[in-house]
Amino acid sequence: MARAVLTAEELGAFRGRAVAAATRLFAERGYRGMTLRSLAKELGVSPMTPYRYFENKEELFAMVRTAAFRRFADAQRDAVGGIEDPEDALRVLGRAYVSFALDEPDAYHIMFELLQAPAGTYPELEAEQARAFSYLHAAVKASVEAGFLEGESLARAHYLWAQIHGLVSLHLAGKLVMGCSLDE
Amino acid sequence: MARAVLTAEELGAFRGRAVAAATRLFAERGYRGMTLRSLAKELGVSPMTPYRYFENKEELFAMVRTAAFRRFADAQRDAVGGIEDPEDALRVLGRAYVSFALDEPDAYHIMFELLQAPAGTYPELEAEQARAFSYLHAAVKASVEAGFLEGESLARAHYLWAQIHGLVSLHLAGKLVMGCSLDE
DNA sequence: TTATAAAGTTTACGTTGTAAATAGATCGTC
DNA sequence: GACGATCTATTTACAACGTAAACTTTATAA
Repeated sequence: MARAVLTAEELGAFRGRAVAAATRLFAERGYRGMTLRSLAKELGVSPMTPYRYFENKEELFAMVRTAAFRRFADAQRDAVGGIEDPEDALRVLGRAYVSFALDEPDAYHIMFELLQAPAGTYPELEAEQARAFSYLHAAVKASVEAGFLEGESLARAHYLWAQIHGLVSLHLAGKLVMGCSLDE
Repeated sequence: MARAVLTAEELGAFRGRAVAAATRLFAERGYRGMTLRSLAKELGVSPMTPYRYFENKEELFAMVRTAAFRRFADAQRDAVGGIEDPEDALRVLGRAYVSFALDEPDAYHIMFELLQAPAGTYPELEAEQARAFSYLHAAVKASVEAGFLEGESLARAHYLWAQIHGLVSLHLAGKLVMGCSLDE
């Protein structure tokens, strides 16, 4: 018996390149407009090669979104790290949210593309989505407990999230006057 | 010279049936999953017949969304008609929003499917979208002028919209405790 | 009745996602 | 080094889609 190669690094390297390219292509062209053939051409490989690294187009898309949520969640975590004051935490998270959306508009766009696969299909994606939201939720919870915000914390956090998302969407669509994106 | 038939009624009737069926199919299967062949089968006509009534799939989708936004906008208009008190107006609009989402979940779902065609492609769709938002905007504006709300009215209205949308989405996804969807 | 043009169907084509067949490379063993 | 096994990658193949084009049917104006 014998075997051939494909180190974890090579596998990760190809997947990384593919996810990066696919992020842009998905954002530019939408799910339908992004074809695996075009991705393969972009990567300089044959049309079927991506299928060795991704089960199918849907899994590739899930991985692209997972990576986007992971970077976003990391940014939230890093922003809020070591801050105790709940009010400060909220402000900082909002700023980090906006910064991420402006720095990585493709990733941000893809995070909110909703071609929902049945729940449970991509647990890692769902985990990163949950984590992305968790830092804001924690800060809201702390604010409520400190008496700085009122109401049920989960709902409040969702309101805030929706509010920021609405703001950022309008901003990215160019339909918002500049300069008012950084307050609450 | 001679000509054949297709009264405005027949045309409208077919389009109406097609849009109604397509609304469900788009909501159930998403844009990709909804095929014109399946729609034709559903309507009991040959696969190419819909092409006589719709330029292509994208236009059909635009018409489906236009119809959904129109019904929604009508519901908002009817709900707020004849109410002067800004606070009442806001409450009533919120309730109408939620009712529509619960009564027509397919239509509501499709309203927020975002496969954006370049702006200006479907002016009627954009007009109904604008009208759908306009009643809330007007009520917020009145509330601000009456001193009942503060801030810039367009932005406030967007916040409110995003907030309600977030609530309703969570509710439709079954992730919200029942009974708290009717307050502000 | 008959010519005409629209309505509707059938056929055909290019593109997609992806399965299957094939070729090529790399390794353990002799 | 030669061999064969096994993994990687390409090529080929196919079904389903959107839709263009050819064709058939139908209903009226003349």
